[in-house]
Amino acid sequence: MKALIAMSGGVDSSVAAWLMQKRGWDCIGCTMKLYQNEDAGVPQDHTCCSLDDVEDAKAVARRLGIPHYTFNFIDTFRAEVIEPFIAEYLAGRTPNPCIECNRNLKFARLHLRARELGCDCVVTGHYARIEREGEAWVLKKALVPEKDQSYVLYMLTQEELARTCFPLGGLSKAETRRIAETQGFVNAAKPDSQDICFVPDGDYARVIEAYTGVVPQPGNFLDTAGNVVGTHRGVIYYTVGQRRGLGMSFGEPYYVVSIDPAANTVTVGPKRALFSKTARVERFHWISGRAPEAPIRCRAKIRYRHPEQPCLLTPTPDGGALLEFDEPQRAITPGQSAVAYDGDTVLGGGILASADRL
RNA sequence: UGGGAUGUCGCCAAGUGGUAAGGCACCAGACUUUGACUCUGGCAUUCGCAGGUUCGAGUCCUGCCAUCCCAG
Repeated sequence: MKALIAMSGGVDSSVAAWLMQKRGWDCIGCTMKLYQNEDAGVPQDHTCCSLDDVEDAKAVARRLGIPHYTFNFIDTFRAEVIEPFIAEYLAGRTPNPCIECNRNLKFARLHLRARELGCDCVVTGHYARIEREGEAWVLKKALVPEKDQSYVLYMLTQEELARTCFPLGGLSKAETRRIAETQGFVNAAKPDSQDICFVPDGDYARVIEAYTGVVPQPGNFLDTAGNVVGTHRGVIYYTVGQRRGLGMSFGEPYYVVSIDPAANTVTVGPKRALFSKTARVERFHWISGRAPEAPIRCRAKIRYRHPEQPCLLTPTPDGGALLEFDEPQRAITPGQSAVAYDGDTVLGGGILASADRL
């Protein structure tokens, strides 16, 4: 059996490769070149595809004695991740580019390559598990909850799940690092990646400006009553729930409550103005492959790093879903992903479209 | 021009003779495979200005300046 290992150059995917090899798989390593890191003028280590990272991946592959290929996905990444990312921000929403990258590149695209190379499965260093239940494949949380990454995998299809392996699903980060050390991998002590990979310094707004050539237009800050209370720097600089950077003082912390790109306004308010109980979700992908007939009681999270909350999930005819939480949730943000769980099992997820304020 | 009130960090604001609270904002760090949130730390040798009283003044006195309100 042959496996295509997606190697970012980090510890996780390196150890994933080693584990697959240990299990007797014939492995091929690959690293996706997604963008010209140096173009941004901020060459940095520790992002998912700087030149150094490709070198790290190659070094590990060499050590394992497996071939390593670099796939040029720059054009695809631009069209399917960066451009939608920018469009979302311009539309006043807050995208999660990792989701689209997983959906379009890391899995869809890589599975095509895997097939071309005669591989039976695609392997990544995600902390999540795939299991067979009857005729269906199910996606489950990692065994160690602290590192669970099932949230960013909710878009996987049955076909993809059937041909994907997550060897780290049962490990803790500490165990992964220990293996990397024992194996003498160059990246054993490399910091976890963070920030958006194509925005290494965290200044995503500048990247948007650079890509579009359009300078953000300042506009009005509004309070929840509609009064003008200040001037914002441009809609792309803000996200719902954001506190820092407003530059205004109201005696209590104020947050971005909503963004209206058409009017070029940003509404701010106190914490209590951020809560909502229901939200609409678009493009809801069900792991099982099809939406249930009736509403389901389950738990859902509305952002990557957030404890899941009990709710009622109702599929809608347009391919979306309605989320009704038992308790009001803070800052449900359009553009972010909502993911539903039944215990350890991922039911599916989609993109948050709007929330009803209390 | 009379009468009243107020002037403490970017904003709000404690303090009424004993040696500058707090909140917001801001900055730094932590956390984090998205954006956020959150957490921790930092942030007025100085209280509109100038004198005076006092062992000691943001706190009392005098003058000046500024702002606000009421009169006209």
